[in-house]
Amino acid sequence: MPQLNGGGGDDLGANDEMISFKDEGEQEEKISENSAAERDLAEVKSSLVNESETQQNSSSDSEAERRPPPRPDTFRDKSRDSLEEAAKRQEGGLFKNPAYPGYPFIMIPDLTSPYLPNGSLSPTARTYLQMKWPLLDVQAGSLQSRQAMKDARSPSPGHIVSNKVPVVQHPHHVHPLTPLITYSNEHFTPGNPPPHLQADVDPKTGIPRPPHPPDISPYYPLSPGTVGQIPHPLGWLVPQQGQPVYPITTGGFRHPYPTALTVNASMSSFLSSRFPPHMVPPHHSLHTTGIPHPAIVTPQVKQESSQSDVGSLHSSKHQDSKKEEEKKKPHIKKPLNAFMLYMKEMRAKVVAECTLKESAAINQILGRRWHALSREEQAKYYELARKERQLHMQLYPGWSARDNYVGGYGKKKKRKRDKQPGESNEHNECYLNPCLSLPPITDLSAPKKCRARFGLDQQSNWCGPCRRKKKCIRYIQGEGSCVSPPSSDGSLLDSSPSSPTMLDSPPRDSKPQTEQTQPLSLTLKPDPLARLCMPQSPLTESPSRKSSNLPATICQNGVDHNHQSNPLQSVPYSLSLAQPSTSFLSSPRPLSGPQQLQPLSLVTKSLE
DNA sequence: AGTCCTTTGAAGTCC
DNA sequence: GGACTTCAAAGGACT
Repeated sequence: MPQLNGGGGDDLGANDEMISFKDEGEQEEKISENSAAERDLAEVKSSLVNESETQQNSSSDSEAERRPPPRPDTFRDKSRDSLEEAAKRQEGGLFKNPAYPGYPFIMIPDLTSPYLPNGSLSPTARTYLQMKWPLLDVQAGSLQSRQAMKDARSPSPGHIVSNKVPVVQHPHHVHPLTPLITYSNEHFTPGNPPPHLQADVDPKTGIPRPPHPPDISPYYPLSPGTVGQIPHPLGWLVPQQGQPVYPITTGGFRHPYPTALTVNASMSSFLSSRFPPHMVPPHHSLHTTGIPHPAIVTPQVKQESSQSDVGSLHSSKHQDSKKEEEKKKPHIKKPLNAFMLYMKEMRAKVVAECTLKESAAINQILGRRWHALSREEQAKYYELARKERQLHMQLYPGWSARDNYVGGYGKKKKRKRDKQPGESNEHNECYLNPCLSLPPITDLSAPKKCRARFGLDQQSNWCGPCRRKKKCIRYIQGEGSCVSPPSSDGSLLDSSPSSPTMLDSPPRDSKPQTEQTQPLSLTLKPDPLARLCMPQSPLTESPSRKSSNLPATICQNGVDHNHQSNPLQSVPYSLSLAQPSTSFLSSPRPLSGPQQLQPLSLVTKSLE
């Protein structure tokens, strides 16, 4: 797969990502300090690239059986540790991978990968094999032949090599905006049984799910319009929350895969699973079985998949038919970036740990956790994202992100982020109200706080991220996260980069997260997001959405800008707010007074 | 029903 | 090349 082999062109943002790593958190001044760490990360990423290249280039059994060079123990162990919790959750799951559990990405089940041999998978390789999807025995002629080839080529795990494929997602499970593939394994968590297990009723629609007709093929033999109607035979296994799955099958290929792609049989299956033929450029010779891809959402699938074919066939009006065609025009979604991949994986965990459901709040937590991730772990997601983009590019050479610009560039269709720092009242709120010393989290989305604060002529005062058009790390200082056990992904779930050290030099050093930060401030500062973890979060009790912005009612310094009426103070969970210095968190470190007060200073400074 | 919120990153356009 | 915009996921909240 020459075009995938980066050789030189395989960077696809890798450099930028590295830069982003470096720059976020004002790393410019600390480049020398962190040079070693940078090298570490570079090595990690390099190894990741090498892995992918090796996977792409390896097609022989010998290579397939070749063990990858041992990865740094820190990386491996950390990865294992980081997902230990997920592993526990996955106990009893369909695919147990004790070494690297809980990693749900399905991107690159490279059957020719040297990592596939049992027991020798690197964390990264395992990453791509953690497809804890329900499997389904599939009998397919072409599939068998291809399967035989794959079997001969690689001693891949059974769930990959065998002719078992994840079942088709029942349409009722498909959230309109949900891709047809899930990166999250949370929904398969045994301990989190889907509601329809007990009652075969769609939790959202309340519509009873029809039992699976035994004579219907579980994967996509039908027309695209009917694909979504296929009731999968393992409906009880279908992930909830609209996390659909769809078959990974190699049987659907009408033609042999292009040379570049046949190198990687698993990628073939992956591509076939992700990209339906009507979406795939002809030269890719993908089959036409209509296997949906998470990146593809047809209007019919989004809404009602039942009327696609019949409706168009019986449409007598050309205009209508044209419109329908336009509607049918599948929507190729953007490939997920690293953070999105991370969110997909971790969202469910955060939801479970924080008893939160509001995505905005969860995303805030995830954003913090993302920053708290170690370089290695972030690199892992960057690599996944890079591969995602590669696949996307290969499958849709002509696709452009512009295609998804609904209103066209400059024409805002949905978002209205154009509030300039000066024209919105966010700063006024922040500065005038002592309890808002920590700006509303909405402000976090407002870029360039330093810009607003210092102006263009004082860029030297800007924080690094602001200089790079990133989030203002000064502005978000003091932001907290939910109170919860340390994250299994290596980041503290409630770890907060609010620590000065953390913010100014986010987890860019190679130390494990637990060593990096454990900032005392985390346990001391009132974490605005801590509210999110409250079982009865007042998040939504605000009359308006604006006021529901998490930190709006939380004072940065926690000492006491809390609203007197802040319900958190009376809520047992309000550890970080009501009893900032003692009861909270199981931080092994003793909390000392001075340390307690430290973190707040920066905020004051930023507000200054 | 449609949009917003909220996060980060990628990619596009505009100047 | 900087500045800016949109979209990707998610689901509750809001209009």
